[in-house]
Amino acid sequence: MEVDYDAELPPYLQVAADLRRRIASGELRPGARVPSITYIMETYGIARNTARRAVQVLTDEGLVVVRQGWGTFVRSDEADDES
Amino acid sequence: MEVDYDAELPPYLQVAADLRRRIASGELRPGARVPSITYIMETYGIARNTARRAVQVLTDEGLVVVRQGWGTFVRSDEADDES
DNA sequence: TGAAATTTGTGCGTATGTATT
DNA sequence: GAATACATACGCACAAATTTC
Repeated sequence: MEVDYDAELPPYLQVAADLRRRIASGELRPGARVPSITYIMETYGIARNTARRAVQVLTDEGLVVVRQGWGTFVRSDEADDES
Repeated sequence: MEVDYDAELPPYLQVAADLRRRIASGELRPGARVPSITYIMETYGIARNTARRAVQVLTDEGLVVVRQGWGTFVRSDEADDES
């Protein structure tokens, strides 16, 4: 998916929506690793900060859990701090 | 207040804490205008993005309400969309 | 009408720190 | 120690919304 800079929705929200869709569709299941910031910025063709903001949106929504130095994962309903 | 770059708490959280304290103390009452991003970055000696993040923290906490082109205000309990 | 000033919103690029593997 | 991944910060530029003149 490529971002549309002319769309009403800003790029970081477009990416967030795409990731949200991939989670809702089951492509990214609970516990699965979400594409890294670096991967996101490269594949969507956006800056690092923009990629981080997209992930931040999902974090705020509780859809994903971020662990520094490890990665970002689709949240599991059972527990939030499982290892 | 000046930020401490050697402290455990990152600058943007230090500023957020300071603003939160000013609200809790009554210095900034409900409906009052919160210092603008530009004012914050100048007085605290931090970058614009960092200042925005500090305000964003309070926004996420529901302590303040941001209106583009107008300003940021301490949230009133009565209503969220009053003019 | 509209231009200017103010303020928040979004984005780019870069650098360094911290945590995990 | 090396590689990977997230965390924080700086600086800059332009867009969008609001107010004021």
